[in-house]
Amino acid sequence: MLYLFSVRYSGAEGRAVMYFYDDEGGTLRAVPDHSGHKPYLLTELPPEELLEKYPEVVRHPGFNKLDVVEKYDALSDRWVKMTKVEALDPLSIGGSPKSIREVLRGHTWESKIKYHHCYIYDRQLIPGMPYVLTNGEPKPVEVEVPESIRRLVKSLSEDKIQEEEMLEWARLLNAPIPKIRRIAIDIEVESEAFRVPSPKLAEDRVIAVSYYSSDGKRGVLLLRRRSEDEEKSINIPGAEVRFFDNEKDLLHAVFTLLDSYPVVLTFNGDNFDLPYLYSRALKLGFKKENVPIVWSEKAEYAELRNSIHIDLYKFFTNKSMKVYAFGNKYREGQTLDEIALALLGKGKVKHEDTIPEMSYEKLAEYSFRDAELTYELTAFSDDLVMKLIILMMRISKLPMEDLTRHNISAWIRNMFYFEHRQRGWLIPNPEEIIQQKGETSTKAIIKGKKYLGAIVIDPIPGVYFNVLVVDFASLYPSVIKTGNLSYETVRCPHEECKKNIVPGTTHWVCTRKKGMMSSLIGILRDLRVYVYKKVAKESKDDEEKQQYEVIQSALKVFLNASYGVFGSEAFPLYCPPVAESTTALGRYAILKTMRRAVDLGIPVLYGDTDSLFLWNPTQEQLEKLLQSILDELRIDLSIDKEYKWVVFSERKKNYLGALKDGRVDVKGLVGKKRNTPDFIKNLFTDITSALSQAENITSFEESIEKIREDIKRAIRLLKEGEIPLDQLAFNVVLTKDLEEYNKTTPQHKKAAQQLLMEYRKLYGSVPMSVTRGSLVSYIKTRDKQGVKHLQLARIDEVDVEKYLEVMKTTLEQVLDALEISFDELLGVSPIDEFLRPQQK
DNA sequence: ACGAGTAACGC
DNA sequence: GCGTTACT
Repeated sequence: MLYLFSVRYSGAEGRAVMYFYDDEGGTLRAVPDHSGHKPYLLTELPPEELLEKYPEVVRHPGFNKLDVVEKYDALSDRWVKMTKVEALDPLSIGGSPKSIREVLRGHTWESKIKYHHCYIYDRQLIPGMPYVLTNGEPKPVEVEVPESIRRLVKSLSEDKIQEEEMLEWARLLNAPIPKIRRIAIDIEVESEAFRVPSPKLAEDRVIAVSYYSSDGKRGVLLLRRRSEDEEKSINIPGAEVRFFDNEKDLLHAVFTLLDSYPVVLTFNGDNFDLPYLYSRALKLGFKKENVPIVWSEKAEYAELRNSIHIDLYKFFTNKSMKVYAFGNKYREGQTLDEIALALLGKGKVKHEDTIPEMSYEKLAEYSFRDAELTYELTAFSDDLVMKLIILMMRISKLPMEDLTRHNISAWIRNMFYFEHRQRGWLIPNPEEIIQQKGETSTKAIIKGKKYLGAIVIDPIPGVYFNVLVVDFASLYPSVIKTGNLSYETVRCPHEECKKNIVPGTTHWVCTRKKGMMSSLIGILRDLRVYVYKKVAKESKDDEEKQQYEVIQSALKVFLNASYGVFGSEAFPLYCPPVAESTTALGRYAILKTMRRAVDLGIPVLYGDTDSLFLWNPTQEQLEKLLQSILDELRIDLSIDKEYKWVVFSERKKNYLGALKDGRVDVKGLVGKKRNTPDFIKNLFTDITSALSQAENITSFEESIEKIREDIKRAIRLLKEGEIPLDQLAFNVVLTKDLEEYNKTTPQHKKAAQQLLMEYRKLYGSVPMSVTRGSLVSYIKTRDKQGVKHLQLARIDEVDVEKYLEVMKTTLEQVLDALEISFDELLGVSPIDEFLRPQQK
């Protein structure tokens, strides 16, 4: 079968070219689009007026023709006549200052036509979906939806139309996912130490290129630079090593490889590997047509002429991917080493020599590992990431190159735009939404925020046994669905709807029409919660089970961001009242549930946004609560967690609990935060795990003796200087570049500056980058600065006193709540004992 | 270039 | 009291 992966505009052919992946041959097929569909803009100016006011439009060399079309304007709830201005190619429509869009500025509706996507939309071809070619025309492959899913869909939908809509989504999600033949590439260049090679100038030789493919082609291409003796001993397990006398031949071999795979994977290939190969090749005298890389300085990404290039650096630094798909397992997600260690448990090859100094063998090993890791990032868990990409292409309707390079707001934007075009709706201009629906009616608690957010209920401090946590599964998508929230339905133009107020706001919601966002997000939510999670759990077939798992997690990525985008100015359907109404309905739901629980006699200990902590409810009380909330709010409340015990302090978002299955759950406490020194973090973990053994109040007492010993030992080691420096380091991320800290000088900035200064002294230049996103490790010291970068500090400079204080405040977060005094715990306070002589 | 709310700490 | 970070 053929799977649509991408569509590009070909200037040479004057039309779009569709790229299909043929899963039988494992090849990419370019199919020219002969449908006659052209990119277009819409304007409310009637044709005569347009011709009169903007005669240059029809004289534009890219102009094709004018048409009148009927479109639904959701903001005014009317069908309107629009003039469709068609162009011969995407470039004449948007982008350049001389484009038709610029000429018509202020009149265009479809202001975001970019690249080629309009071709796909009008043809209703969906990226990632299977097709067959009939006389060169792609026809969708019929997708069978299993009976079990059909039944679930039927039971969920309110009417026939909605059932059909849901089934359409089910076909999209259930369509087969191809195994993708692909190759990962990594290059090394001969640059001097501490100089970042420029991909534009490409001054240094390419000395190694590694590749690692899905069909077993794996190896390293090396440039011969010194005596041949070294060559004989090279053995890299799993890799074929080839030497080239001449760089040009090496590049030629690389280009042949690139050309023979439908998908090429790199890590940072957009900014380094591919532009470098491109510039280097031209520099060595290659003709452009013999280089399969398409690149220019202002290009957004490096494209390959005959394949799809995925830059995994861009994909894995995408916040949604980090947070939702991988549970935030890696933090900055900046380096291949870090991401690979987190997801694969294997990092880059460590090395001491610089790249040009390395032996052939070391260089090959180092480079090959990079290619291997790059490939493995897409291959682990049975090609999980490739499958996720295909599914998210289908949901967002974005081609593979675009999906992997853009953030969630672009995915959701594209999903909604597609829906507009499908239904014959106009895509509203951002300014019009703001103009008609701009205002908010609530006041945010946090300074600088636009509207009121979630509720956090004050915890009741103490230790509680048998605590049950109930939560709303995806609360915000649920209230968007049940509240009929959408940019066109909130503050709609109908007089009779103004009575239908969103509690806690001055907004009203349409009672006549179903909102697009509401219906789409509702369908995706129901499919995830009631269909795919369920069939994934019940499926006996491993492969099928995995596909359902991938589907539900792909849906999760979209649902989790579906509320946030409406509160973001960068989102073109930005609509503050929608975002504000969402949190308002969320607050309404949680407060209502809390009141109901109290009425039923269940003590509520704590709650945050979408969850409530209930103290020892009876089965009957619980069932009543869940049922009455489902009946009344039409949002299902379910049991999330069960604790043997939970400890609350007076602080919100701070608690410690032991789950029924024996795990400990620590939220928000400093002892868990990643900037806390490992030494304290480890001690904290020891204490919480000792506590987790406790089944009742008396066994708490027994744990305390062990805790006492742990703390005493830690203090002794600290005083004796036995704790290694790295265990004492605070680890804090620079969220801005150094120069931007102009209001204050935080400690991590100080430490970063010290390090840079030291390197300048040693090398005259700065070898590493200390920029936005870097993690800075520092030690608290006794000198005037009070802080030293980990790499510059000595063990005898450690400010033991400060560390004891940090230790105390950190541990007290747990001990306080248990009514254990840190000092008392230690009997004669070793801290005082230690501090006294020092203070004199 | 997805939201708001909370805590802690240094300046 | 504000700025910054990490967390929910």
